[in-house]
Formats: sequence, C-alpha cells, structure tokens
Amino acid sequence: MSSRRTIRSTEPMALYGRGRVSAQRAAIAKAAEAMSGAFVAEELHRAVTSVEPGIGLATVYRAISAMQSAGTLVTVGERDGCALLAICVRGDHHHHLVCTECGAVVGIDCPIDETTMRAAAREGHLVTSHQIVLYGLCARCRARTENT
Amino acid sequence: MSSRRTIRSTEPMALYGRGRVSAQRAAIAKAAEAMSGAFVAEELHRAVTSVEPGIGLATVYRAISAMQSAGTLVTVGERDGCALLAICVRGDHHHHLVCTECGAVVGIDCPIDETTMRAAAREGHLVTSHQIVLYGLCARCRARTENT
DNA sequence: ATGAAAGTGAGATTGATTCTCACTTTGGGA
DNA sequence: TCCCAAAGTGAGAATCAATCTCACTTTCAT
Ligand SMILES: [Mn+2]
Ligand SMILES: [Mn+2]
Ligand SMILES: [Zn+2]
Ligand SMILES: [Zn+2]
Repeated sequence: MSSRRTIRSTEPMALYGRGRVSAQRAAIAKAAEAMSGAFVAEELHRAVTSVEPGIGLATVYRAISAMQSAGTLVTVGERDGCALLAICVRGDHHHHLVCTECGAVVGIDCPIDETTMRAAAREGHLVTSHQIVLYGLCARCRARTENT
Repeated sequence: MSSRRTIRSTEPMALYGRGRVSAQRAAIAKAAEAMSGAFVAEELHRAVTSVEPGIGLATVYRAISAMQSAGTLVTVGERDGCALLAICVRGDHHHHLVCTECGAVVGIDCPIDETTMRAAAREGHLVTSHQIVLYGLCARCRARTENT
C-alpha cells in the first residue's frame, strides 16, 4: 500500500471521447468528476459556475449530452422529476446502486442471469435489453446508520 | 379446460381501491383494461374520449394517480419522454417486460436474488429497493419475427 | 494564417404533468 | 328520502426540466 497510486481523475476532455476542446467543456467535465456521487443538471451547473462563472445552463446540458454519447456519463435514476446523472468509467456491463442517504453511486454486477433469460424464454419471450436501478445505503452510510 | 373460465376483467372501480364511483373514472378504468399492453396518458385519454367524449385530460391524469395509489396501475417504462403505464393486478413482487414491437407487458419474476444482495453486502452496501424494466419481444411477436 | 464546423450564452419554446377554481356529483348519515 | 361536506370534474393557466434559436465566438485541420 506504499507505491500503489489510486487514479483519481481522468483527463477532463476524455469524458467526451470525440469533440472539440472548449474551456467550458473542460470546466464542466472537471466539475462533474468533482461531484460526489449522483447529481442533476442544475447541480452540475451550479458547481461549474461557482468556479467558472458565465457558463450557461444550455451549455451544461449540451456537455451532458456529449458525455452521455461518449458513454462516460449515465443516467442512474431520477430525483424530483430530474434525471440523476453520474460519471461511469467502468467498461463492463453493470448497473448502479444509488445511496438514498448521500447520493453515492456504486457499481453493481448485473443480476440478470441465465435463470431470468431462461424463464422468459420458457414463456416464449425474448429479453433484448434491460434497465436496472438499485437504491439503498452505501457502505459508509450503512456503517454510520448502524446502531449497537 | 372445459369448465375453467378465464377472468378477463375486474370490476372497473376495483382498480381504484377506495374512492367514489364517478362515471368518468369507471369509463377510464374500462378503457385502461381494454388497452393492449403499455400506454401513455394521452393514449388512454384518446381511448376514453372515443367512447365517452368530454372527459378532460386532467381527469385522466387524476384517475391514473388514483390507480397508481391503489397499486393497480404501474409505470413500466418511458416512451418519448412520457411515462409508460400498464395495469398490473399480480400481487407478488415482480417486474415487467415491455415488448418493443407491440407494447405488450409481461410479468417477470424478480431477478434480484441472494447472490446480488450478498455481493452488495460484501462491499458493505445495503440494497433497500430497486427498479427493473426489461425490453424485448413477447411470445407472439417473437414467433412472428421468427424466420425459417 | 484561414475558414468551415463546432461550441456558446441568453432567451424563447416545448410539452408532459400539475394546479386553480368555479361548478357538479357522490354517498354516508339524519 | 333528503342534505351537504367531501370528492370529482373540465377548461385553461401554470410549472419547469429540457431543447431549440440565433447571432456570435472558438477551435483546429488544412
Ligand atoms: Mn458505473
Ligand atoms: Mn405486473
Ligand atoms: Zn451513502
Ligand atoms: Zn409483442
């Protein structure tokens, strides 16, 4: 645990995959990485403008779309009618657990296994895609809530 | 298979659980039961008004809320930014497969098993609730699509 | 360096859903 | 059967996250 260095942030523009490097998008990506857990567009906008004033809300939405297209930002749920977003750089197929206490997002292995696929197939159905969101408590909040 | 009679429809107002029996809500419940598979609010409104003109869209939305509160109507996904709804009278915990071809909704047993719960617990997390939507082809559409 | 394409900010717009409000209907008691 | 408070209704206004418009600026391949 001495020389192992945890990589904490990707090169900002990497979140967009392809596209031009504008100062605004760089700031937005940086702010998105700094967010702790899931966030909504408005929160990201507030975070960015608190550091780099003048960036418009529409620009944040455009950056969000770009990151979603690049696959580095995903919708992990919804809160008060707003899309809940989170950065996701994990490459394999998985889903997300959103902590209802602190908003932290945790990657979860896909629970759709052969059993489910086979059960559907038994009835004649074919599952081509799915969408899963888990809610609960992250390790930290669970420990904090633990009494006795 | 001679004396077994399939129950095709519930008493209309039963979908609301508690509440007053207005002609509008009865018509809306009837229309909801007649819908084949998933539908959005606007489609339900069109269906009702085609039989019982004059019923307002707001009334349909209120009926939808009432049925959702009663647990007989659930949101099974989303289509073009509109909530996808479907009647669900199955009592046990399950999820839904929405046919991307015809909109049919099929009940699916919950795939969140001990394995998933344990995997999350191993990391210290606690899963308290979840939301799952499956997309694919219903038996009929799958058979129809099948070539050779 | 040049310019066509991509990005931006401010404000207008969209559109599903909810709310307001005056009016009507319902149904449990009296 | 009658009364009336509560619940429901219709039309239109309001909400509000998200998208679009447009004139202007920035980026970057050539
Ligand atoms: Mn992830
Ligand atoms: Mn169901
Ligand atoms: Zn937490
Ligand atoms: Zn189908």
